[in-house]
Amino acid sequence: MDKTKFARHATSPRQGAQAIRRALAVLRILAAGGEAGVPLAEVVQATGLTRPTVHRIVHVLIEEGIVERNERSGHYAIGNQVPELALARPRPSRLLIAANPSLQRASAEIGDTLFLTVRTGNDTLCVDRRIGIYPIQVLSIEVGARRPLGVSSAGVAILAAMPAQDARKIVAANEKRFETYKTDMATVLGEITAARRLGYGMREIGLIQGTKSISTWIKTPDGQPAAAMTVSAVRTRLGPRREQEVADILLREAKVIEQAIGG
Amino acid sequence: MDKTKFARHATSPRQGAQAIRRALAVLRILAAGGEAGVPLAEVVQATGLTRPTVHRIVHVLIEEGIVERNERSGHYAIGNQVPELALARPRPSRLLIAANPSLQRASAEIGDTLFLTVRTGNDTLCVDRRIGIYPIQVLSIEVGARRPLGVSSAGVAILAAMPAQDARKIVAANEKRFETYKTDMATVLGEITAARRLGYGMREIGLIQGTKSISTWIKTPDGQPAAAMTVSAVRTRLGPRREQEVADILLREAKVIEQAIGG
DNA sequence: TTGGTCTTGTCCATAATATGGACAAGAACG
DNA sequence: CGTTCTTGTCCATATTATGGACAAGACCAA
Repeated sequence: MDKTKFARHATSPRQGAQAIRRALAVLRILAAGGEAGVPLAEVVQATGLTRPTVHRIVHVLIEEGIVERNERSGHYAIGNQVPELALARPRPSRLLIAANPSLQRASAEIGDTLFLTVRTGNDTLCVDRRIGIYPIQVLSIEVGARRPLGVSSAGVAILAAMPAQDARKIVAANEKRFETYKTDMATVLGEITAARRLGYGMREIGLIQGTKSISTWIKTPDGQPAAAMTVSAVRTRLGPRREQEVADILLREAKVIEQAIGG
Repeated sequence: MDKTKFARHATSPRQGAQAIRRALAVLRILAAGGEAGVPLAEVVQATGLTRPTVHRIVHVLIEEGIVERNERSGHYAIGNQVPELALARPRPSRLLIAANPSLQRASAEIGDTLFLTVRTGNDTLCVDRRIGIYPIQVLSIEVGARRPLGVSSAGVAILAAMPAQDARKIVAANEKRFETYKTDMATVLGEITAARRLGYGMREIGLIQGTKSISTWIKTPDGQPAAAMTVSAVRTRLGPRREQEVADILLREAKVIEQAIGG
């Protein structure tokens, strides 16, 4: 069904573990649901698996403590044991350390909310957030927020920074999930093209009504985009003139971060 | 093979997901290996699975980014994507918040290193650590350290606080893993009995030569032990007299924490 | 060199497992 | 009290994961 997935070093896509891969696909969808969780039907729709299969997977994961069920809503969410497993890893990533001074500087200069977002698989994941000094702040996105690549301005920026073909593959893989976020492939592809032309990602309508976002991409030494830096503000605060100013600051700091992780 | 596992509300242990359960068993063993990771052979021995099976599981998980391989040692460890999934959960647990003042107080009073350890499945997991003011501190155990229940004094304390039958089941389930930690079922069961008699867990020989540990258990409102509070110090600093003093402080604070999570 | 003893990695016939179509049951709505 | 949502369950079946046997590489000693 999906002939995508070509691992880096020509590693043949190993078989004999369909169930495990499916369980992980389910987990990633649940992760995108955050604390609130995701109804079963949405997991079914997003993964393309059948309902009995998703049901079985989810309930086994519950028994194992990997997934929890919100008794009020019936939605499923990432469980207790996932952070417990995560403790086996050392705390802050290279990127987070490298980006820290830039976020500090840009936040002070701009005054609006700043986000650092990484790519993980076909998703974006918000890994850091700085609240600015301006009294109206867009706080819609929490650290840990996860969305399909393409639905946020950060996602569009990251896609714009990769080879067109790769970007198209990811967008296609996410197609089933776009519905939930009220967008579609054509719109996303259009935004990616626009971002390439501009040199940064931009959204007149953010995920929240009346907000606007600007994102620059951050590439690893090998040219792959690994992250994006985003400013979100109420739209009136980001007119054409200020948009350019903000974008310039973001572009400057993105370069600094690229140096820090490259050298 | 294992007829254990009876879920709380008489939920029948669901079937149709052997592979997923096995993958999780593997993951938990890898988590116990921490940053350094675990050689394949040890995963095989600890899980009781066959080598081809473990090999296949581990490599699929690598392709999925859930597991990483240390190229120097060839050992396998928990990968990048696990903390990423964990971000979908809100940060600090109830227990961590409730225990904070007690850890603060006990640490100031005692002066040696304090650990807060929870039970997760058949493992103990260190979730907090306070370094005391005394110049010689036992820092062997990091936050995130994971061990089979029974090999640390915290584990013994937690087992001592549960119904004897449950404790025996867990110890039996961990039997295969004790070898790695140079202990065995008989020893562990003996220590549990001793801890029950004393009212707290104690180890003349900690996981590091020349250290001694004292642990009290913390029970949830329903009587299940959920955590342990441990003091570790060089043995000479914990003679019989001071042992009693330290144990009394720990027992007192354990009660306080039980109140905080109970009320 | 050869032989021994460790590892990890791979193959593939086969048994066992996960699959999903069809059905059930409950909730919300008008 | 039908309609349309949702989630949950059953079980015959074919797809999938399994593991015995074998391979290959690393290291050590004689």
